[in-house]
Amino acid sequence: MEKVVKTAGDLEARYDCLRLENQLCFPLYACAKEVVRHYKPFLDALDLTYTQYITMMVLWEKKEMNVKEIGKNLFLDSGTLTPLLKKLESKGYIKRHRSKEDERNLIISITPEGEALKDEALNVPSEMSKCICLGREKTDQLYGLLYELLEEFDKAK
Amino acid sequence: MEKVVKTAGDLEARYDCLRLENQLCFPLYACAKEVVRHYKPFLDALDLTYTQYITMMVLWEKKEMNVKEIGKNLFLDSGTLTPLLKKLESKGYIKRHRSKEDERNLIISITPEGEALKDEALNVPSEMSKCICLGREKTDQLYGLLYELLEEFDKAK
DNA sequence: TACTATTATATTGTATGCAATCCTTTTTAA
DNA sequence: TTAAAAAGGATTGCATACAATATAATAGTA
Repeated sequence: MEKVVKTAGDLEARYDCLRLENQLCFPLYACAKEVVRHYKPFLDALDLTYTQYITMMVLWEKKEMNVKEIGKNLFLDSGTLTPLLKKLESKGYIKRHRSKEDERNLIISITPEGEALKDEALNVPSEMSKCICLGREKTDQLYGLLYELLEEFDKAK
Repeated sequence: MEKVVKTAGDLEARYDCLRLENQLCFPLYACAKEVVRHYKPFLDALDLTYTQYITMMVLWEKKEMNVKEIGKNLFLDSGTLTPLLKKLESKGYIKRHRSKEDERNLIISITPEGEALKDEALNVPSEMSKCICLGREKTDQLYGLLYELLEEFDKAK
């Protein structure tokens, strides 16, 4: 015979999937915020925000890029990057100028001041790794899983 | 004899720690944003943003909380929560009123409309898990590592 | 070659996030 | 029992994020 009357437990179970502790997204969201927050004191010393910091990071590797390329690297769009790049320019770390071959492209190039900042930033990663005391193995594991997830998202596009 | 003159390779190596691909934080930051972005279509149907959604989530579990408690659960402060809670109130999902025992506390309580929303939200987690196709085992692993990291941060406080 | 589609960036509007500060109420302590 | 400290929220200021739209330049095409 079928059970028709649901107990309180049955009703609760239906909603288990909506419990905060059963979400994968939430610890991801919370961790990301916490890590960025922990960067702040070190980045304050460089007069950079976290987003500005990772933008400088891609420019330290490749001295000239257009906005689109930077956006692809950082998963950011022009709505975020345009004002941010103007700010970095006002700080003297980058230059913005239109490409002569294709006027649509805004070329972002790093200045000597921007290059110099790289040396001041050298201690940031080591300071941060002191905050993320997860151990080498787990850190690597986490890193791998996150990039797998990112690739899944890329594939779905 | 000591090597004094540094090769280009040596110089590069010093800066390896500043490469975007060598950061743990970056995939964390990017994943979190991507996941939240994938929630959008499902949450749009409920007229909720992601932050509003997780706020409703804690209120679905515990019908009455003050702002401080909600903030502790979500890693958010009053600067974020105050306007967000006013918006949820204007949508009719919650009520805001001061505690009579301690006027400092603002009690947030869920309304019948807020409760009803829970049923409409039931399909969101399953739809989202279709997007996060990482496999059960890796998902669990990722979940575990993220909470470990969150606890590290909590300890450091 | 005009006309259309596409591409790259900029702008606008809405919603966070968080540090710093302020205001009120409550608690603590001298 | 008051003055000082602490606690809970609200406000302000700054910096993202991102969707949607606008604009200008280039590419593609009938």
